[in-house]
Amino acid sequence: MEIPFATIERLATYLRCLRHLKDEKIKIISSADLATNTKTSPEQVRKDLSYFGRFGKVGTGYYVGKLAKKIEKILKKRKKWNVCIVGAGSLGSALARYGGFKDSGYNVVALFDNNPEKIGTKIGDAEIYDVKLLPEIVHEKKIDILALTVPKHALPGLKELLESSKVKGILNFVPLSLHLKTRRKAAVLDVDLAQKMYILSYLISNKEEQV
Amino acid sequence: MEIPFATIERLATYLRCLRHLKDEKIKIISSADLATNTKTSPEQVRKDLSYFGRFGKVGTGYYVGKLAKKIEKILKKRKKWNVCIVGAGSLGSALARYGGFKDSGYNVVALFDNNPEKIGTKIGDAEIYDVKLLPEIVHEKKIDILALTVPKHALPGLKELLESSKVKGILNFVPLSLHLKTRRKAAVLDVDLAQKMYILSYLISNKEEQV
DNA sequence: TCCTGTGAAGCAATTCACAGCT
DNA sequence: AGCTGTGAATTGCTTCACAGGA
Repeated sequence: MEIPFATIERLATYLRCLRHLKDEKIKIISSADLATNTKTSPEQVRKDLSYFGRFGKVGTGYYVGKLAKKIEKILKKRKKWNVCIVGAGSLGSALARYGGFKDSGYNVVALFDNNPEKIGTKIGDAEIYDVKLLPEIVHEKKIDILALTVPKHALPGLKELLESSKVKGILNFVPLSLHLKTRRKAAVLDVDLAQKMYILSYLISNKEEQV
Repeated sequence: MEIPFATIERLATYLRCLRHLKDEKIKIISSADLATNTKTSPEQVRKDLSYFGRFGKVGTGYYVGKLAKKIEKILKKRKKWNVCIVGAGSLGSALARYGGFKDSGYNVVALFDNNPEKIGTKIGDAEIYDVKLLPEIVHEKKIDILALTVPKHALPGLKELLESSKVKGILNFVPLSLHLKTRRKAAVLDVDLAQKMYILSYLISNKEEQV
């Protein structure tokens, strides 16, 4: 069966919510309550989950801890993933320090930059390496995911290094679409912060609902 | 006519691409080329634009500069928007320094924090204020959009201040859904960085296409 | 011929509505 | 009675296919 991409996005949101409920010591939740907390509908919650199994208890709801574990398993087969950040500017450093990654099992194990003053220093536990070493350190440290936070103008000079680095996924913060011609294509997710601003101002001007 | 939300998201992406083409001195682009650069289809590009008018020249394509201006007008009625950032931690500071906002006409005019050591200092041109002053400075500086970058645990204590601040839009980086009960509801866009990681690892594990 | 703009068709996602379990 | 799980109905988005202008 073909699973809608929107379902995957929502699963991640459900998981975030379940984590929070767990912290609050809430043990059971209904699809209705999970829906209000994640800005969707109860049917949507049930349908999304039904693609992967039957996790609920009829007449009761879902056990928070159990469901969280199930969704976690669906989204990330392995427990731990290694992440690196290319571009140790302010955004890259902020991501390296961002606690939300580690909490979710994504460990930032290295940063890369071309500035000699930064190379060799550390952010948290992660060292900043010369970006020229990218392919070998990706290999050495078994890095799965790469977050790209270099300035726009630095991207063309980086393409080759990126293409020869065997990461499996790229989280691209550079406001340009990234087209790599690697054989085993990496999954690329673009995150454009200015785009969000445009969307917000459109929503504001058209007095729309929350999204 | 009801315009799909996905269309709005894509328009912002087209705009980003057009800006880039303009920098490269490219004057004309076809829907096919715009599509490859933004990971969509030519029909989709044309359909998206057709919701708002007829901007192309049959047999030729679109004038890059002209189209960029049109899309800009669609997404943001006004030229300049004032933005503030609540939470001057590493992510908040990185956003304040992020050039992409200013380039797009979104000016960060203030930050807010509760740390007395930060209050009074500046990041770029923007001063860091005591978060207690949020409602009045929002009013005073005519702030439209608020980016929320406080740590998770600080959110509950902030709800009241947020509710009494008359911003029109909120870009929420806190990994919790934000529910405000203000009369004139602000538009809220959630940005969850860890969610992106989950999505990436799902895509990787299922060897899917770029998204 | 080349490329846009757009109704119509096709497809995918969401919502409805209810059967069935506890 | 309450709530899940799910086929069926519906809505809405995308793709098709082509008319028409340069």
